[in-house]
Amino acid sequence: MSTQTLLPLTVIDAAACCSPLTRDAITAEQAEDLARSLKAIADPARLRLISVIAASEGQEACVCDLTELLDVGQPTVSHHLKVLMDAGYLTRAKRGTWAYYALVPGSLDSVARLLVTA
Amino acid sequence: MSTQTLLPLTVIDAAACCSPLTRDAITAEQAEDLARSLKAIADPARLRLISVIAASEGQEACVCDLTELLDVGQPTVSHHLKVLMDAGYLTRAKRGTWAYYALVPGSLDSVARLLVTA
DNA sequence: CTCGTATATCGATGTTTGTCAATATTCCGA
DNA sequence: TCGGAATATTGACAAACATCGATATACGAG
Repeated sequence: MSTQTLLPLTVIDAAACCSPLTRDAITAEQAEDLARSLKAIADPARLRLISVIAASEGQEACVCDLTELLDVGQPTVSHHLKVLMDAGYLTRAKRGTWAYYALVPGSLDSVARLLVTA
Repeated sequence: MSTQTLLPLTVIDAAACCSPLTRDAITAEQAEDLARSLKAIADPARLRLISVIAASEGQEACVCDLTELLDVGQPTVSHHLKVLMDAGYLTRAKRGTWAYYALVPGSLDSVARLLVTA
């Protein structure tokens, strides 16, 4: 298991590595890292969360708005947001009672770049 | 549930839709489709399979070579290849006793394009 | 036709994961 | 200070999943 599971830079780190998926065969460790990044967004609820946040102005949204859009309970939304934060896609800013999640700029592009055929 | 789970064009279809993830909020159905495509590649073994196949000449590889590279059993390799085929990333060509899996051109790029920030 | 090889399928199993209900925590307003 | 609202955490549970062993299928060689 990789040691950087909980670090907020997982995605960026994965992109920092140089070999696109389709040029050379990747190592087992690289595969685990990329799989972790992909698994974090390979969920309908989390994709919708990312989408709503990314489409908001400032690429930032309040949890109170997000819970209304999804058809899952509030604890589940909170859980998904945590998964996306741990994977490095989102950051959280607490303003008063409200929590605002923002898209980490370039995080989606980093993982997308790894998939593109050279 | 979408009706196109088993069709070999799932990924291409997903890319044919026009809204990048980050421009407008995606629908629940779009999220399910994209999640299905991502889930298929969100696995270390499957990423290594794709990587080895894509790095081979003609972007094609024999199962006999793939089983040696992965550290899982032959039935597991066969299962992963089937998952990738059902998701539209690979095609299979049987030549004699051997089976050759090839990368569907553009399939990875299609899903990658959906993630890129507009 | 028979045997061995390559690949796929089946059934079972242990683990991961998405979800919820209940509860805890944090913060603002009265 | 007290109560309520917003969010996070915990524990539990069912469904999905990755893996394996055993077996089935398909094919070429002899």
